[in-house]
Parts: sequence; structure tokens; C-alpha cells
Amino acid sequence: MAGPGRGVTIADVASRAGVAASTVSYVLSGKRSISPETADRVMQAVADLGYHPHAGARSLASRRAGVIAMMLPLRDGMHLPVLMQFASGAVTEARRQDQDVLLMTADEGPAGLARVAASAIVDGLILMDVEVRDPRVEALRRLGLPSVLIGFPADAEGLTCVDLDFAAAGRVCADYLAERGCGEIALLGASEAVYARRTGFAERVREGFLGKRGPSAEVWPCPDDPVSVQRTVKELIAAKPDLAGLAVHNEPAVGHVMHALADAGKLVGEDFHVVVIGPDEVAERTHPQLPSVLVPAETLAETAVRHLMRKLDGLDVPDSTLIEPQLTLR
Amino acid sequence: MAGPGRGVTIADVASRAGVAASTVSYVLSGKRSISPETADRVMQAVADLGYHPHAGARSLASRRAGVIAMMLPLRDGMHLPVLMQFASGAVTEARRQDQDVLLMTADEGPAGLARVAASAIVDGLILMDVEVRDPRVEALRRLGLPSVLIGFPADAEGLTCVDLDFAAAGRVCADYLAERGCGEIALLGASEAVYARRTGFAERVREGFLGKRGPSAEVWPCPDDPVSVQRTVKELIAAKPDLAGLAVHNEPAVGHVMHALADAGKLVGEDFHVVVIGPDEVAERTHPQLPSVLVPAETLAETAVRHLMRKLDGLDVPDSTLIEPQLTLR
DNA sequence: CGCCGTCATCGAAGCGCTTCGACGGGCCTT
DNA sequence: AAGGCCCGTCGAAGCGCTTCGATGACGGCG
Repeated sequence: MAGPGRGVTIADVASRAGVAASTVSYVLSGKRSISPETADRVMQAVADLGYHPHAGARSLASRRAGVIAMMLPLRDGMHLPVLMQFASGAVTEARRQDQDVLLMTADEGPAGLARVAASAIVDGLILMDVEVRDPRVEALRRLGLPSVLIGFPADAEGLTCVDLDFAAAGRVCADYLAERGCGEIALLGASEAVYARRTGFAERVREGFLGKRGPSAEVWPCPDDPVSVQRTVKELIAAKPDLAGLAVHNEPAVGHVMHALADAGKLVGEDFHVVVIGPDEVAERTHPQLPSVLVPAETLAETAVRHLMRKLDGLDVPDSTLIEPQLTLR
Repeated sequence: MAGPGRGVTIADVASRAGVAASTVSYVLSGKRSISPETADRVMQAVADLGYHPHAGARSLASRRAGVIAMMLPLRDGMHLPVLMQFASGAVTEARRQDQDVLLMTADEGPAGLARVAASAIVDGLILMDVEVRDPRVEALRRLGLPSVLIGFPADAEGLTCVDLDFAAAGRVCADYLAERGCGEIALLGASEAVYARRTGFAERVREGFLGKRGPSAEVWPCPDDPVSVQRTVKELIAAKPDLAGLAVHNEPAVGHVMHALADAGKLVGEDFHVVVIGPDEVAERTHPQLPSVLVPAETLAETAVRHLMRKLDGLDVPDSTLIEPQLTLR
């Protein structure tokens, strides 16, 4: 059952290399200078024995676990594929920096944060999908656990936050439509439920979209069931007969919007233009496929991990980082 | 920055409760009997101080990390939402058993397994999306790291595997169609790419579907692009003019299949029946919505975690566990 | 030519926990 | 009434690592 190399300790490596255990430690960590010959011998012994330091012992002695936690909002209506990309990106970047990633779910709540902080099982934490009013944020402040948030809580004072630049995303969409020669444009917004939880980001899209465009641009909120979408689009066209461009920031509604436009006699891609804020799949699943601005999950994750590592190393990081949106044409 | 309760150790708890540190440990682990009065006093001290044992120290002394690893195939074409459900289910079940979950990606490969095994950072491991010929399986055997696999490798000897009972899933679909009075039925299979990697599971569906039905049931493999689906369906109907029921085991093709059937004049839900093997969303996105058998990600994850925990506790578990498929009517 | 600074290395002291053996005091047995 | 047992508790040893201060060896400098 147990293979060879089971239970190889630093002492084994040391004796094989003919040095003290502390020397092995210094070779591995590089915290003191070691002669090249000794270092070589040690590295050889490490390789021969397949030595990996015992994570618990290391964490006990060095007060660094080499693990970061990632708390995901697994339970609610968030877009699962995006979460997965996020997790993937975070793990990949973390491993690049020799860290492991502990997965937590948001339903552990503040108590979960207290637990991981006190047990020193992780060195720091990435909190995803932060809401405007989030009890975990308060707990985080209290615990003093190094952390990076994805999203912006109401009071971001003293916290490190990373997010997509939603205002820029709105602007990019409006600009795209304008460049296509659309005079009158509109933004079909998210459903009420989304706004309720995370006001900030929907508003930022809105502001970016409107910019200084005046009455030629409007924002309409919209539920996401087929019937409401159909009605909203109809009303919108009635209200703005010259409407030539539409940005949709409401994933589930995109398909219905396309139907409604077809029913209204609009030829998307020809006399009418649509752009989506949402995941690629949503924009790819329509006919014709639509240009879109996506939430760059991998980039966000990488940035978050990098920021966290810098914090752990005592370097400083900007309080707030906004990722530039990218428009994908199709 | 650092809140109160920072660095509370077992010694602090012990002195506050007026007992020895070892007594605190025994109260917490229940490994020796302690008088109720003492236990109460200790628990009170624990609560007062917000004590959580240092994970590294615990793992060093007890040779149990309280963490299990989960290796996900994050990089390839797997269905992301299902993976996420899986991760979610695993974390939830693990926490229920006081374990944490470390997330790994398949691209760490066998070396990654060696690393986590040797560093004792985890006690065991769940390997997702195991392929028929998987180098990690071999590594796992060599390492003797307690593990549970999702899926079946070619040689499952001595391993603990969990998966959906795909043969039963095929049978359930065929039975459903038969009950609807369909005399002639067919299974539209997966694309070649899927078969190539994981032969086992596609074949099991096929066998379950065919059962002892003889020539009234057939299996047709099918690529997933719109054109090929259209052609395949057309050929199928030409070959079996009395075809009245179809099972589709090919997620991306489902939408196209519905179009093709409509083109062929079949009224799904009335004179023709379709059932899907795949995620709920795929079956819900069609008109009409279709009955389906899904891969029960949460159940699989829970089962895997429970089996792993039993193994870690030295209890025995079945080598092979097949989860009963569930047909969701719509 | 002897003194001192540097460099490479060693040994020992913990990090916070679990666990093993020991030990005192009741209670049951005879 | 005395011996044995079990129960509840304690103290100490150690898990494998990092880190700090100490120690030789070596060369450069006055």
C-alpha cells in the first residue's frame, strides 16, 4: 500500500546529503547563503528521496501555511460557468506561486472566516461576489485576515477590492453602437433581483452607458421571463421609434430579446445592432451571434491572487483595481 | 489590525479552565472520558476565547490534516456548471464532517498527487472525471493515498469508484419511451470525441438502452454541429419510418435535434417523444421542455466524500458504487 | 603576523498540538 | 478491611520544520 518515499523527512535528506537539517532548510528557502556544492548535494538528495516538506510542520514553524482560501457563493443564482472559470484561474495562479487553494462556500459565513483565521489553516482569503451589505466584510475587518474582495462592498475603506470596470463596460457598449451609426440607443438592464443585492455594479453600467449622451440614450430595467421581455421590448420600440441599437445587460433575457426584435421586424446585424454584457456562451447562442463584453473571470482571479500574495509578502497593493472590459466582436 | 483572540492556544484554554492542556485536547476529541463538569468548564473557556486549534500543529501531532483534496478537470471541455455543482456538493458534505477541501486542477497531474501525498497537506483525495487510460490512477496506486474516483478507469482493481449507473440511465430512457407507446425507438449518441476519451460510459448507456429490445431499438452516434445533426436525424427517420421515440445523449445537439424533428413534421410531446440524458438546463431550454436523466453531481460528490471519510477512518467501502439515475418529467 | 569580518554551516530551541504512560482516589469485590 | 480496577486527570515526549545565535575556517588588512 505505502510506496517508497513514505515519510521522508528533512532529517533523511540531511543525512543523505551529509549536512545538518537546518542547512537543508536554508537551501530550500534560500534564506541564507549556502555554497553551490552543498546546495547541489542537498538538491540531489531531495530529488533522490522525493522529499516534500510536511505542510503542517512547516506551517507550525514558519507561521505560513502556503494555502489561501477562496470563498465562493456556491448556493445562489450566480452563473456557474463563470464561477468555475474563476476557481480555475485562481488555482492556476496560486500554484504558480506555490500556494494551494482551499475552497469554502459562502454559507459558512462570518463564522467560517473566523475559523480559518484562528486555525491558521490559510494565510489569506479571496472573497467572491461581495455584496453591498455583506456581513462577511465586517468579520474580515475584525479578524485582520489578509484578503482580497471581488466586487465592492458599500464601505470599502481599508479593503483591497478587484472588479470589472462596469462603467467602462457600459461606455464600450454605447460606443460600439454609436460607431455602427445607431442614433438612438438603449440599455436593457438587469432584473430587479440583481439590482437589489448589488446595486453598485448595475448603476455603474448605467452611468457608463449614458455618459454625456443626453436623451438619445436610455436605460430600461427588465425582468427576464419571456413575456416581460417581449412586452418591455415592444414598449421600448414604441417609445423610441428610431431606436437602432440595444445593449443587453441581462443574461437570461438575451434570447427572448432577439425573438422580440425579430417579431418587431428588426434585422439584427443589418439595420439594428445588439451588444451583450455577459458570458460568451450567451452571445454565441443567438442568430446572428452578438458582440459582447464578458466578465473576465480568469483575469479577475489572477489579479486577486497576485494582490493577495503581495499583501502576504508585506508589499502594498492598490485598494481598488478595475479591470478594463474587452469587447469581443462576432 | 489583529483582533482579539489572535493566537489563542490550547494552553490559554487550559489555564482559563484550570486544567492541563491534554485535558482540553481530550475534551475536544472525545478520545478519553472526561467528567461532565470539567468538560463544561473547558467548553466554556473555548467559547469565551474563541479558540480554534492550530491546523498545522494538529496535523503534525495527529497525522491527520482534516483536509481532503479534490482534483477537477478544469481545463478541458467538460460541462462547467456540473463541475461547479460537484465542487459545491463536495465542500458542503466535507464541512459536515469537519473537513476542508483543497482544490487542485488536473493539469498538476501525477506530480501534483505525489506532492500533496508527501507533504501530508491532505488526508485523501477525490479524483474527478477519471478517464479510461489515466496516468493519475497509476500514480495513485503507487502512492497509497486514500482516494475515491468519479468514473471508472480501465483497471479499477483495488480502487474505490463512484459513478452514475449509465446502463440504468439508458434503460430508463428506453422504458420511458416504451411506456409512451413508442414502438420504434432510437438513441442519438454522443459525438466521437467523447467516446474516444471515455469509452466505458457511452457503451454502458448503449447497452442499457438496447436491453433485450431487438431490432425495434437502435443506437446512432452523432456529431453535435447543426448540419450533421440535421442530416443524421433525416437519415434516421428515413431508415426507421415508424420511429416514435428518441433518446438524446448529446448535450450540444439537443436544440438542433428539436429543429430537425420539427422540420420532419414530428410533433414532440404528441405523436413523438424525446428524452434527454444531460443537465437540466439543456432539457429546459427546448419547446416543449423535455424529460431528462441528469448526472446527479451533488449526489455523486456527497457519496464520494462519504466513502473517502470512511476509508480514512479505516472502515471499508464498496469498490464500486453506481448511483441510480432519476428521470425528471417535465 | 595576528586580528577581525565574512561566509558557510551547525545545534538547539521552540511552534501548538496529540498521545502515552502514570497516578491518585473512589468503589466494588472478597 | 484490604486488594484490585477503573475513571478522570496530569505531565512529558515528540510530530517535522524554521530560525536564531554560535562556531570554525578563511582571507584581507594594518
